Amino acid sequence: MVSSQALELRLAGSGHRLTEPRRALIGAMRELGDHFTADALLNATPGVGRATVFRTLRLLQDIGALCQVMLDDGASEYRLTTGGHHHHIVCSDCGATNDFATCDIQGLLVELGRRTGYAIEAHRLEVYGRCAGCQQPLAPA
Amino acid sequence: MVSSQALELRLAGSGHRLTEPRRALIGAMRELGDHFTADALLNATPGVGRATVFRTLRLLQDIGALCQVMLDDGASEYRLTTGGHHHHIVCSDCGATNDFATCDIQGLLVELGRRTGYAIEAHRLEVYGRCAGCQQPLAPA
DNA sequence: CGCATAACTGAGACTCGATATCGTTCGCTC
DNA sequence: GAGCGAACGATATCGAGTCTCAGTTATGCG
Repeated sequence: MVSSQALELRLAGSGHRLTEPRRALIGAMRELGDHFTADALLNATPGVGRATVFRTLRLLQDIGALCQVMLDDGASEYRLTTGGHHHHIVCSDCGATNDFATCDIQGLLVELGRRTGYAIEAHRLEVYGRCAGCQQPLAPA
Repeated sequence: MVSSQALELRLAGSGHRLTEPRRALIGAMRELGDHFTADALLNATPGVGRATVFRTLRLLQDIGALCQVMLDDGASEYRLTTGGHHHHIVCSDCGATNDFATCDIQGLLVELGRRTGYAIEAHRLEVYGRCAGCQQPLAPA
């Protein structure tokens, strides 16, 4: 988990102000754990306006400190990240989310580009399954 | 492109009624081309109620005749499909969408499952780029 | 320090895709 | 052609996210 301080430095360092609402939001995000919805964040920061919450979410995404996770039902959650290209693996039971950076699909993408004639620029990959913890309780019939 | 008749048979065959609105929607979808938004479909079928449009979209998804394409900006479009597991490659210029079924990432998924302890159940992969047609006009500086 | 100012904020209206409700209608089977 | 349950349309509602704009505040400079 990224420290609040690191995030705040990152904000300041990229030419943004370090305001009280932003501090509160960063704190709340860390308390909410490794994934949270915009709504949960709204509820966790009662004094902060709706617009500010979404503005800050977008801002953190812009500086690469936050990413959006697409769930299997199409809903989306947010997640603090240390940045860089990565994908998500999400537990369909408890919602736990992990990043993985290994992106061994370059071969597939190149081949795909050759076959379709597309100049491939980006991709999005989300993986769903049941995490180690959620597999145990289901084992016995 | 799937024929309207095939779609209608598929509906009837899966225990659903073949109603006038559904026929209209299926026709409109085919006219709208290889990808369309819910809104375009609404506009293309003036006599059909809003709820029915979305109900039918969901119904067709349930029987595997329609899939949702996630665009790179997070918006989503619909697309008739012949079914089966596949992914999308979307032109970020003109929006043209193609399916591809080659899913050479099983190796990656297995390895990922081993490393994370997840029992992997599903995945979603969308690829973005510029299609052959859209690359030409941009070539000259 | 103290001030100027541009960045930021909050309240709330609004957008847009999608869903819920519910009384009415219509496909389908017999 | 009658019955009935699935499907329909109108409309209210939802939920995530955006926009506006007057008021506030962090920050850099003197």
